[in-house]
Amino acid sequence: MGRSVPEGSLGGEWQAQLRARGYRLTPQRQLVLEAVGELGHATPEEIVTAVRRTASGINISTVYRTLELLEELSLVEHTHLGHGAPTYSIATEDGHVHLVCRDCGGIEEVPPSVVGPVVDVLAATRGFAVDVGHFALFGRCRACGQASA
Amino acid sequence: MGRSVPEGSLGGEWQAQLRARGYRLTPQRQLVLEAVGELGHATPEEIVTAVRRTASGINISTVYRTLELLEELSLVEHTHLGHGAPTYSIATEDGHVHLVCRDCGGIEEVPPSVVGPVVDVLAATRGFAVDVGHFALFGRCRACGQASA
DNA sequence: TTGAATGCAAAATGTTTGCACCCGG
DNA sequence: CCGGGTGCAAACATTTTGCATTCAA
Repeated sequence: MGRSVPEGSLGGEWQAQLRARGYRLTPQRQLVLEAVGELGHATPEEIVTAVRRTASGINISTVYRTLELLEELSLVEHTHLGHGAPTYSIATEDGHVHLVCRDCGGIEEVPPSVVGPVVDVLAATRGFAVDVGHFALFGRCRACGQASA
Repeated sequence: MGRSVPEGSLGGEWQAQLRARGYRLTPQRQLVLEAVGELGHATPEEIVTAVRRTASGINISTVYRTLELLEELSLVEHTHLGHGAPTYSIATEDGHVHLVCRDCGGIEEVPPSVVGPVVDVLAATRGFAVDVGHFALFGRCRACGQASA
């Protein structure tokens, strides 16, 4: 559903960015980036599956190498949701905070502003600069909480 | 160094708890629990290494199975620090929040009260009950921040 | 005695690496 | 053309599982 990639961050910019850094523009890289945008929160395994629907034969190791590169270029970012493989999504200006439900495994996103107070406190008291984008909060979502009650 | 395990939570209670649930008390289980208490933030690999200093021959799969059991009994808890293996520590009443430095890999702990506002907001706006104990915040610690400046 | 627990080995997952071949620029 | 990129296979790292043996109760 919907567009593969947010206009603002990826509207053709990135191809130039690649070349400027001496990298090449390959179909695999395009397809991986598109897949990340379409899937959201996708593991490398899910990404390779999605890409294969278009271009059969792409290798999983290429996906890993590509994701590493795209992350270096700040085009994508990954989050550890606690179990298994990390998930990748399109990098956004201020990141997003993930809520992971321990029961249903569902993932919600909340705006980074929610954690603003914590970020401020930690900076002030500990000198610790929180990377909000690399954030995951575990707990129980509303639906599962009601179900168990 | 120091005591292996906090008095309050584990002063002999747990052996009875095990048996009450139909489980057996084995040397391996004692040793793993002690090791978790002594090490703090230990991976299964680190735990098996520590235990082997006392009882040579304990198997890594036993450690995994034991940790799973101890966690079920709420004697230990694990946290994903974002990279590699999860780390285990003695379960405490209100958990602890981990700060992981992306540069030096250091781990700090802060009291759960620091994230109280976030917990409240998410409960109110999303009905999401955050599990503070399963929390990890990434960023850059004071020392590394100064070093790179 | 008896079945829960362990040890061992093999399988399952997830990720990385070496190397020959391929292709974007 | 040329060197970066890909595919493939094998190595690695981590965790799980099947099964025979052992031992706590």
